[in-house]
Amino acid sequence: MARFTHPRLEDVPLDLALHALADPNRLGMVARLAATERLSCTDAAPCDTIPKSTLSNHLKLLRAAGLIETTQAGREMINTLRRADFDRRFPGLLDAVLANRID
Amino acid sequence: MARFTHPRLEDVPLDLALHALADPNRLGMVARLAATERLSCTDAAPCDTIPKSTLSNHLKLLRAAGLIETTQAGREMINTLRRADFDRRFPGLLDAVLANRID
DNA sequence: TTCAACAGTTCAATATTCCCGAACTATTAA
DNA sequence: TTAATAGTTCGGGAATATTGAACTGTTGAA
Repeated sequence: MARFTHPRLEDVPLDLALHALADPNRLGMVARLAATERLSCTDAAPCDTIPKSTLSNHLKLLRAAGLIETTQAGREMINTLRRADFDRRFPGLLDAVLANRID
Repeated sequence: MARFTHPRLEDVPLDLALHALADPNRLGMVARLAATERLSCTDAAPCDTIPKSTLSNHLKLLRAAGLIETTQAGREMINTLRRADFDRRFPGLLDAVLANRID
């Protein structure tokens, strides 16, 4: 099946990073990955009503923004937060966003 | 002419704030306002090729996100950053974003 | 007083992006 | 093999964004 492409963080513009975070579903997934590390796509889902095609697209966008890495493990895709990479590229940003979540 | 509505920051969700910042034109305007304080719409513009209707819409969105305040002064609309309000609502967020601008 | 120029908004049409059902691919277990 | 599982990709409709054109309100000049 598809193998995933992960950008170098230098190539990720701030706009894209912010855009990826500017959505409650994606933000929820990032928060979950920040807490749990290593989640399959369905486990990373923000709720169990979201269609899987939508979920897949959200995860693709998070990948493109350099926020997550996805690797295949059997028939699951395992997602992890690229926190170190992301923090090096955008110091303090993810912390600030996550700290301000939970409304 | 139109008088502007400014939301209470408690009513601004994080998603909206991030969405407002997740655009190079708007981010440029915010950065300019962070540096200059009190700019007319045209002076706040990120470049001189952007259509004024587009500019007006961007500013409307920044208002809705609680990022700027707009008041009328003669035939100009004067925009200022609502930094204190925004920082109280989303501590550290704007700093982190502005610090990571300039690619 | 007009009148024209200016600063910006609003409207409506087009262009772009997003969402999600349906079809598909790949892996595993039976 | 086959069926179930885990997820991707595709395509069309829904939602957003962009922008030219028309409009509102303000000011300065004739």
